[in-house]
Amino acid sequence: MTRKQEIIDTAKTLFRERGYKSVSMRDLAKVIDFKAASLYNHISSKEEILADIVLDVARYFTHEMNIIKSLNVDAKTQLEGVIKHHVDLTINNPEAIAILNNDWMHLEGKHLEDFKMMRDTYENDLRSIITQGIEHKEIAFQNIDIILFSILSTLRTLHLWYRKRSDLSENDLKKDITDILLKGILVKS
Amino acid sequence: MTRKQEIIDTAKTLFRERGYKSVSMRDLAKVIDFKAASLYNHISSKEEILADIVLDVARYFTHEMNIIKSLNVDAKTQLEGVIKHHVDLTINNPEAIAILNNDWMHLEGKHLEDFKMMRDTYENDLRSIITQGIEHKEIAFQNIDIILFSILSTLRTLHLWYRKRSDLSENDLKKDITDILLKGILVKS
DNA sequence: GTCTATAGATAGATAGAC
DNA sequence: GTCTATCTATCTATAGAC
Repeated sequence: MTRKQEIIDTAKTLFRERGYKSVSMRDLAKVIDFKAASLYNHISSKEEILADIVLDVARYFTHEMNIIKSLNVDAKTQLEGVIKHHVDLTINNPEAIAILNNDWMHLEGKHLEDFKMMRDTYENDLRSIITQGIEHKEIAFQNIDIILFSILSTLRTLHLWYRKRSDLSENDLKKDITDILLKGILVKS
Repeated sequence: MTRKQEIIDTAKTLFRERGYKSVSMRDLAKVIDFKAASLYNHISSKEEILADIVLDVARYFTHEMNIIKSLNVDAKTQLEGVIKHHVDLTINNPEAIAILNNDWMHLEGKHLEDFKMMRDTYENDLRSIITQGIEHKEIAFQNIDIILFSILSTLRTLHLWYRKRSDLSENDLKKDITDILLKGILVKS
């Protein structure tokens, strides 16, 4: 592992716990037994660390969505794919998702632009999947934006909950989240 | 409106947009055409402003939950009540919900303790409602914590989405959110 | 590549004049 | 109750010795 990677990994933990703005370069250096000034031999600014973390995961989501779009399968299967890659990432990189959710607005310049572009594209792709599901009568509920919002809000905050329940297996988690998002909770009447 | 209330209302807007840690007392003072020092004639610290905002809304949630618990109605009706007061608050005080979600960890001392206590009590009360619904066969899905998490994550982040869609009437919003959380989205098979 | 020292900006908060 | 002035602490980042 490179020094830069070590810095970024440490930052992931601290940023998640206390928020980007509350973590100083001195805090970060102390954890890896450095002086703050030395960090600058490996990274160019604090914001660069944030951008590395956030844009990396944003690019992963974009990549996964492009694969799903290329599959030519029905809406339900596509939604299952979206849920699957969110759960994967929640398990493997929960810090990055938390930081993306809470601190993306502290990105600057082109980093901020790139992030917003990827986020909006992702949301539009997911909206298209839902629209297609309604057209093909796979989805009964009619308000597209409420479906989109409900799915995304659950998937984006899954990391908060998984922390307390990391005993659950990856497959059980995928199954339960998929069921609840697609089928609801009530006994069918 | 008192001066203190004016300060808090201004803080609500700024804290929501940029996060508690990114807003300085000078930023806050500038908006209401004050000098930063003058703010301290009305509030004792920056953290007190945060606590006023966050604990106020936490107390509201606690109060509403206590009313629901006292009603002696079935689980479905109780869940509808929970959704209703979340939607009400999202429409009437979205800034406070956003700040509670993002910046509660910057509360200090007793403020932090009180917040955590109210949050945990609320979650436990909601878990009891869900458990009761499963016992009485109103709820089919079996994983209590996933139901709890899914409902709360959607309700807690509703403010993000309502911003873009504030054209929707309060009643339509309550109906759609209730439907999607309780009934799911797929065509019944 | 890590250090000490420090520049330069900005933070929360207080003292005291008016 | 609002101001100017300022204290003390802390921030990101750089300069230059080793």
